[in-house]
Amino acid sequence: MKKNTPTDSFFAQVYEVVRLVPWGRVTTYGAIAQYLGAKRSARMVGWAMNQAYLYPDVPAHRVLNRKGLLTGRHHFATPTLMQELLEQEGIQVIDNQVQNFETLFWNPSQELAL
DNA sequence: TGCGTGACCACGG
DNA sequence: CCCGTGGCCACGC
Repeated sequence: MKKNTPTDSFFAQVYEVVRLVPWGRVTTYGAIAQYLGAKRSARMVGWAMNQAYLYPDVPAHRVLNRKGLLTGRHHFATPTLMQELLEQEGIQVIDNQVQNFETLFWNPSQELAL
């Protein structure tokens, strides 16, 4: 069992945003952190993703670093799974870099703008 | 209790 | 673009 900490809500918000990432699109740790009003806590988003495997509806493979690199691939079941999942969505990945990243980038602060 | 680490990022040079 | 620095904070030892 996980203990209840104040940051659990932050984690929950992260998962909620990631669930909203459309098929075939990608976002970044920083964008999520910024959307949640804590761009300084982008690392916490990364840590949240580390626990994301506990949440089946969270497409962690759509979350990249700010350059569009698959920095989290080693934390998947296999090192190639993240890339394979992206390619299944029609996203081209070369050398851990998502091609056409700026076009595929889904910014919650913009797409979910109030 | 304290310290090092990390799926990160912004900023200055 | 690269590099160094500071900040964030949960977690493991």
